[in-house]
Amino acid sequence: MGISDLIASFLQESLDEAENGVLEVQRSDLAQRFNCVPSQINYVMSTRFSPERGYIVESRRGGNGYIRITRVQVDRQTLLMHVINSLGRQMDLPSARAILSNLVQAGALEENAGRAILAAVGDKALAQVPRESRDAVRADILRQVLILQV
Amino acid sequence: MGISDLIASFLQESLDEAENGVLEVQRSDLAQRFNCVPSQINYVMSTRFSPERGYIVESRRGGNGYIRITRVQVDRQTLLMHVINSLGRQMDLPSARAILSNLVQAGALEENAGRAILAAVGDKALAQVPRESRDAVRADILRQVLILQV
DNA sequence: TCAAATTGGTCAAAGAAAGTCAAATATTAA
DNA sequence: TTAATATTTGACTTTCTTTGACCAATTTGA
Repeated sequence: MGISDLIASFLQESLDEAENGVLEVQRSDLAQRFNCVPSQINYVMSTRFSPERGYIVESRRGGNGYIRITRVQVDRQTLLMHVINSLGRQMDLPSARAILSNLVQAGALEENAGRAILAAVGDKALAQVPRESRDAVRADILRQVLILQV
Repeated sequence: MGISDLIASFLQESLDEAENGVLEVQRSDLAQRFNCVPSQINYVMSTRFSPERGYIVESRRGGNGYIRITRVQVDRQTLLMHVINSLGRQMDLPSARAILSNLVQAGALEENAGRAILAAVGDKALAQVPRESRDAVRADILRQVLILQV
């Protein structure tokens, strides 16, 4: 495990023990504890505690500054509807991959299901669909499948 | 035996000894051990550890990157492979429904996954695919999804 | 008030894996 | 033998992580 992973799992555990799913840390403290540069903490925040992954990160600078991590519990249905409504009429494969991966991350979709859906909208599956309409068909499939998951 | 075969059997054995049928390796390590170029590892993965053969391969790049090989359950696999092999090049919706329902019945597919797949090959999802090719596309999607479920 | 001290933020470069693709070889089947 | 298929190799690409120089916001205290 790299340092970023170590820091992330340390924070995860701290969050588990925290009161309301809220954790406050100090950037320089953390950096010292893990013997890394402070900016690495920012890296961990943006890659491991992003809103897509179900966290809100707030902070304040200056004396008694802090970084506050809040775990949000968006319910599955809300999240799914949010995603469905945000789907356009076209969807390229990388975007589909990102969306599905986010849903799995957020626990709104089982990993198996996520993989299956990805296969369903993959290039092999849509090989016979003309390129011009492939992105549109992909969007349709994704929408129908997600609607059913709600 | 060529190098690819050597690497493959080494990984097979390591998998046998591994905890949950999950093995993590580093591409460059492996390449060094077998004195080959790193990209050969990718070749081995795609030819010997494909989903069709009952493996799922995940990976991560960058520092502390890895390649993770997961072996999937065998009897379930047998059933699925059986079904996959029996799939023709065309598939109408009722047939798809029947096949999926059977797989769910047999416990080879979670109910959720079954429903999702059915939605993916349904008429709404494929509305933009010309009628003439719809059954063929349906067969492709079904095949790809089921292969991944193995 | 306002400058110094105390925090955290940004960004880009360097480093560390893994991925892709196509050319060159080797092997197999007809 | 020859054509098809499978393997090997390496140059180039993409992604993820680590590090550090410089920037911005708050608080403190003279």
